[in-house]
Amino acid sequence: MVVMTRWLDPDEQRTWRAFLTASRALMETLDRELQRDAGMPHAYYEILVRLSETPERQLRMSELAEATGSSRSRLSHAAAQLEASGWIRREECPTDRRGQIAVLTDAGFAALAAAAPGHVEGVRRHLFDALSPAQVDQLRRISETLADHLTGS
Amino acid sequence: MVVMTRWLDPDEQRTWRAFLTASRALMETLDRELQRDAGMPHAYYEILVRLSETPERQLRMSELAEATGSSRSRLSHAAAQLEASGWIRREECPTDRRGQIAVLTDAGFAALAAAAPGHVEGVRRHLFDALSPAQVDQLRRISETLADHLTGS
DNA sequence: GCGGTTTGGTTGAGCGCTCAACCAAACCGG
DNA sequence: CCGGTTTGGTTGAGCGCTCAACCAAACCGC
Repeated sequence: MVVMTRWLDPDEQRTWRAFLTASRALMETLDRELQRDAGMPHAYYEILVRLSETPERQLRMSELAEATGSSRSRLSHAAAQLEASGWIRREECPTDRRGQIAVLTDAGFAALAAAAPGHVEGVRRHLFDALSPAQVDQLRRISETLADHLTGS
Repeated sequence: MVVMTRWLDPDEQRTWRAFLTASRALMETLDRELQRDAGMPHAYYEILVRLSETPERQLRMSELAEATGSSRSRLSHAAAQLEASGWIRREECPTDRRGQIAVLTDAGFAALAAAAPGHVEGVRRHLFDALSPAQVDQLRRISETLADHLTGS
């Protein structure tokens, strides 16, 4: 027998729509701020952040894709742009001749340093300032659960 | 004096990254499913949903933009596509000669009816099934708070 | 080691979105 | 009324992303 659709009840509808509205508005706001103030989309900012957090400020393309939750293709296109901007450079990997290593340049680090305070302030204003400490904790648990559920299936 | 950046503490960082990962993964998954199974992006699906919920299955372009949390430009482009697909049509507004009214066609309603069960199932599987009832409630409050905070400033 | 598979990464076409510019109709103060 | 502003909507250029196809190097079983 064909399984009936488990439709959303009114409460679930409300939850789902509120989540859609909020997350979209949040991401669009932050993306716009970053684009305006630092000339880069949020996805590129994240790439620079991840690179800056490693000891050598470099990462294999595939690890970088994993870390930023991006497809290899997306990262490849992004890396081409970031390289054209002079913010990263790509080097050959000595241990795997297929591999490429993305390296954060000094200019890239400087761009990140310039962008970070404004962006962090935005995250604080638009997200953390609006929520109680308890809600922040709830949001962390919910997000971690969802992330596990989505990436682990 | 220049105000120092209020950096994120480790807990906040963890929350922010988990939220980023989860919301991105969720939206990408649902978008991909909808594209694969119904041949439309999630944004278009939402437009059809909003139209289908009005008594006459029609809405002014500006109201539709508002309802879907979209810019007028985005909606205009989307409407052009949806009209080309035969899922909506645009009519002149009798009371405001600047206005356009987006009308859901029968074909559009049928496309929506075909897409809805699979999509709702996806929302349930990827979101609600992963969370406890209490978490769903928390997520609703958090999202509503954030949405208010973002659109009310 | 040799052939098939898997992994790492790139490429290009196509598409949806943003941003800014634009136009026409409606509104509004003097 | 009449000129300036606001509102409703469209347009086109540019860009980031997806998807599928692709290539080369590495891995693996026999």
